[in-house]
Amino acid sequence: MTKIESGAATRQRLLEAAETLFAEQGFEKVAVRDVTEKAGANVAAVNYHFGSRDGLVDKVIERYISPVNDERLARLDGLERKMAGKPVAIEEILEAFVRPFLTQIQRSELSERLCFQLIGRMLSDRVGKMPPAVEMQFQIVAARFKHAFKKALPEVEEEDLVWRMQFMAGGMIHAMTMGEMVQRMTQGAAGSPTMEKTLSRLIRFAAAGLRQGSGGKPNEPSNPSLEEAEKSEEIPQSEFLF
Amino acid sequence: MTKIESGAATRQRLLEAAETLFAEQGFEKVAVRDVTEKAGANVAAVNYHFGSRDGLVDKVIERYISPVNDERLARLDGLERKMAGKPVAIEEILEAFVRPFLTQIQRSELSERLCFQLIGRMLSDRVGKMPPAVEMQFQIVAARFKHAFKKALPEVEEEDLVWRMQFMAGGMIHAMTMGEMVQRMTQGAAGSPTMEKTLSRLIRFAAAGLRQGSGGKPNEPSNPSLEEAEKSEEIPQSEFLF
DNA sequence: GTCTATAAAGTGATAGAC
DNA sequence: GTCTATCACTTTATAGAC
Repeated sequence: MTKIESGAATRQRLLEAAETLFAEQGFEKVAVRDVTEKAGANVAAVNYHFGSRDGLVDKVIERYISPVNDERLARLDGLERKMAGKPVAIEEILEAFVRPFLTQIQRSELSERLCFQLIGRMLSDRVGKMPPAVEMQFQIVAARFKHAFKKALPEVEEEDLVWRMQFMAGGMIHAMTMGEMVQRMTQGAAGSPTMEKTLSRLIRFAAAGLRQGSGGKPNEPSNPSLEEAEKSEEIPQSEFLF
Repeated sequence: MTKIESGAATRQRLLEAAETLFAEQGFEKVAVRDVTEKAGANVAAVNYHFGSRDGLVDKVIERYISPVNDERLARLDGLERKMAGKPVAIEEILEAFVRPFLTQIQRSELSERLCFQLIGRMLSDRVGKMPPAVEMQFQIVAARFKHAFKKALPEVEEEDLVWRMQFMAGGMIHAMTMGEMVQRMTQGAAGSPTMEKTLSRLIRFAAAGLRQGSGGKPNEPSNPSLEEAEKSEEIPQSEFLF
């Protein structure tokens, strides 16, 4: 009993210790010994359970990012099914893109603050170093969301759209990394309702930026009578959107 | 001659080597030995010229960021003088905020790509670890630009405004960090005109996001008849805006 | 699955000769 | 101002006992 449970429990404790330390100090600075010590495990435990330090880092990233990307795709699926070929509203696409991070934060054992910081670090420090499976997920997410935005904003040139999506993603990442600071900057008082408010602020900001220059009313795509639900998907060569 | 020149030249070579390596690998990963080796200097040179590894990091940051913040403030000064108490257009405030980075990139010996990456890393990896002088500069910049935006957008609540400014800054930082990737993503062909185009895309995106919800015509502040050029400046307790 | 012991390489920093 | 030599650690990773 102790043996079997301890095996799984040690792995779990290592992951949780690593998450906290990575959130606080970044992925580069934390030593394997720091993790094992905090987890109350032996120095060799990381290498036994994850093969190497990098293996541990990859697992931590995967545990945090994969569910987010899954939920993003599921939400977008739902929206597109609901609209039955008609463009999805920009605000709804944005919510499908960003809210999964809040879900992950609630699911996480980490405090809201640390969780934001951890995800922020993943998205800014680990560009180009994501585990292969996650890398592939991101490419699918980028392609699917670009497709959705394109449909909602048919008059925006592709290159413009890609940049606007990047600005949006940057705002999101920065808000996660700096969220705590910004909160201290404005009122000090915080809590969970703040998170919802920040999400809606981000969505409104990005929606305006994405839509900028387009005609049409705020919530209606400017060319709703566009029917080509499943044309040839473009071949995504290499797309990134965090 | 060789002696005196070599003294200054070594310092310079160390800084330039460090800039390249930090841009490529990040501030944490580069060893003092890597820097001295690349600079063709002795292992002890960093400690002699900069006191410690941290001293070198601080100098690199200072050399890159201080001129940017100086130019930001000078540009904003110019705009406000020109408007003689009337609000400055949002697009102009944004340009004063972002363009100094392009100036710095032209001034730098580094390639455009590496320079972007270096600045991007400073702004995302080094939050809270800026050298004190630079930290103070950022607080002044944040306060001054907030003041300007507030004046241009009097109907936007302060807390809203602060978040929108953060989203804007995030978009900017992300664009710098990911610029190369995005360019490869869209066309491959790049060059200097691309930089100008990206700047104008960012400004248009952020302007729409900042202005969102406000009445008034695109370029006119909605309440231009507001005259209180120099009220009591608010006391900036602790503001951050990269 | 967990432990100790240890290898093998790397780290920042400095004393002291030149 | 530059150099060598070296200190005092810390790093990841592994072999082998339990």
